[in-house]
Amino acid sequence: MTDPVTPLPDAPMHPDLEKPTLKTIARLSGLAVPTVSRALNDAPDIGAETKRTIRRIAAEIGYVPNRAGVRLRTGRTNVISLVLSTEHDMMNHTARLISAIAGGLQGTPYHMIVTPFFPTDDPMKPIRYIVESRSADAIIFNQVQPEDPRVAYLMERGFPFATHGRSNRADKHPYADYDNGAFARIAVEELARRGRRNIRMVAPPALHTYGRDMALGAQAAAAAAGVALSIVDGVTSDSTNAEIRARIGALVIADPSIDGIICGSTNATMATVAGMEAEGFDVGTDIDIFAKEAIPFLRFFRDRIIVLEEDVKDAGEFLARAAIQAVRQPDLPPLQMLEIPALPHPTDPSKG
Amino acid sequence: MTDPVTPLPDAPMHPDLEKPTLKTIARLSGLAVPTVSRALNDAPDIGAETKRTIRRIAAEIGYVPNRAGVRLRTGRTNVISLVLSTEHDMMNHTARLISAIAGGLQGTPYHMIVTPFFPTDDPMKPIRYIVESRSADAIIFNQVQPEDPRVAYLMERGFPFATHGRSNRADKHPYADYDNGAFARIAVEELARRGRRNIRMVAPPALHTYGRDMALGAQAAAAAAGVALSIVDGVTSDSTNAEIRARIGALVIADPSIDGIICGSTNATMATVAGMEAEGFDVGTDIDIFAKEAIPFLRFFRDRIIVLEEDVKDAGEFLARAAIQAVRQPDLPPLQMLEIPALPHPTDPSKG
DNA sequence: AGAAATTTCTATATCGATTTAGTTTGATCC
DNA sequence: GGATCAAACTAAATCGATATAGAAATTTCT
Repeated sequence: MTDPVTPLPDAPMHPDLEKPTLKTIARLSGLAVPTVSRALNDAPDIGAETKRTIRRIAAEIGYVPNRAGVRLRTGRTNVISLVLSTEHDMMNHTARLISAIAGGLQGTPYHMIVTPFFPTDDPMKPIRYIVESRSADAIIFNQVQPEDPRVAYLMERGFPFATHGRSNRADKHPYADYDNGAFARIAVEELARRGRRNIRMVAPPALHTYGRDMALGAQAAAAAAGVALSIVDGVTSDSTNAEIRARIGALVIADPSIDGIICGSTNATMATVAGMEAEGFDVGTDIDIFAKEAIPFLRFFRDRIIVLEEDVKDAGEFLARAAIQAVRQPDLPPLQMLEIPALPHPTDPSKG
Repeated sequence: MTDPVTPLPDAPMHPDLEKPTLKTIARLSGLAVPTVSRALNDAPDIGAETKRTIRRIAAEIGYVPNRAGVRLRTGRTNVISLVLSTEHDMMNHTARLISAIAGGLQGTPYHMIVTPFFPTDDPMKPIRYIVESRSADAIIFNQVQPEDPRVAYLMERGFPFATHGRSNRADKHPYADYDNGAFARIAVEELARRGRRNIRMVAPPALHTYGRDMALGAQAAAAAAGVALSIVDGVTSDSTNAEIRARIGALVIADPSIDGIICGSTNATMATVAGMEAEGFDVGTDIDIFAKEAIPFLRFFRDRIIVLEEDVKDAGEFLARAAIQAVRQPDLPPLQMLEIPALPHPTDPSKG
């Protein structure tokens, strides 16, 4: 009868200052709160028309479920915990992995909580904490060992997880990995193809699966190609320039006929090149360096290093999906991804 | 088909496996749930003896408050959101910053959620999302600009935050920063002291505060020292080796008397050195390079680069504390930290 | 002693969502 | 026509913690 010229206390046109909840939608639609909840969750006992109405209202007022409410009631946290070892080549993988997993989580209700642990810490501690306090729905972790206690622990409890790198039980759990064995094989074969006969590999610790894979792959390929190969203790990022030179110097003195070196990381490569050059070797002429890295960096360093890039971004995004599937469809076979390295130009010797 | 002789996955080893809640403690102590809550929160209206009893029980059974319960009731999330730009030298700072902030959060009830955003994204988006959905108690972000809209937005709303780098309003908000102006001044002075007279600076974009500070500091110091200085557009991590050489080549052709270069990052330094060496310059002899980096890396590269290290670890730990104080004691003056760079050996020209 | 104040604890409501157990309505069936 | 059944909804309980108001026990005051 009268035009409501005066603004209503709850004018639904402008979104309230308060965050909308199921109650808000219930009030606006005249339906009960559980009905709204069930409609939004697509329960079978809610009418199609009702669902449409409720969803329209929810979208209009920008309803987003309160995480604490969901978590308290259901136990679902909508959190994926990323437990990262900062040991070894921290800079090579970590930042990109974090960024990629976060990217893979975009558009999902999952948030990513990062829990780094330090070499001195017990790797089990953060895992146990998350499982016992149920502070995440799934865990992603890296630096996997063949007999990894974290894998055993989580599988035993049926707690969803995904790993960057494989364990001995990798056939039964989600993972993303780079085929380090293939990398090593390609490296040896390429060096052999270039006429190199006396190869060293600066390998990551064999404690970890990727270090072991790399060593095994290189040894097998060297035997097949009939070239000499031996594995050198890795140079860590804590080594000083002088130490590295000494290390490389000793290597050269022990056997001056070295003509190829395989390096598993940016760090190791730079240290090795610096050392070899200090010994008077010209990289690309007297010796070939075959390297792997996760972030394109070595191209700033020397043109004539042979570099394969590991696509950590791809792995991270995959791990996000794999972890979510482990949470939501635990009965499906685990998602697994193996990046197979390949030389970009199989038979084209690039010229400097 | 197969007989079900396989034993069950696992039987509960510990009978009291349920996670303890306030109710558990209430039952064990014979007190009411709110009493237990108030005792654990050290409320003034609970007797000393009662508090002692309750705390003992809580410790014995390993009680940890349910985050969802706390969050739902109080609105406190116990989450610090780290919103990181992945623009520019991702690898230099980011991983270490994440790790350091997480370290600073150890022993606190705070978890760290990482939300990277990409150069193409609107920097305001993640900030708005967090504030509107109240999904964190505080935000830490980096890549600060002088007139940063995020700073304005958060200050306007009184939302707790801390920044890595300063804005124009830095006197009023928590931050940790490195004195890039001082770095540039020291660089110019040291190069001048070594007899360099024609200096270039490969600077980060002046859009960001740190880029601006660096440029201003260098210009002032150059004027004071009476040396020539000009600023070169930064080389990004997307530049190819060839591009960089071309860039540096053009620089040398434009003025072959260049004898000093200041670089703000590992990347820029490596690219610059590679370019200069390709032009036939010997670093440390024909030209001096003065660099800054967050992760000791350049020492693997060349001995004779002059390097100052930025302590991102310190900054990260500080930011954690600063953010927590902004949440808990918003009326205290904001915690602020400025790392002042200094040359390790003021008047000792190191020998190669 | 009786009232007032203090100390210490309890009952109840609440945050927001979901689950369980109904209830209503209308259609179906014999 | 009455019973049965399905569809579509609602009421109430619940997750775990905390805020508020109030009650019981004790002490202090006049």
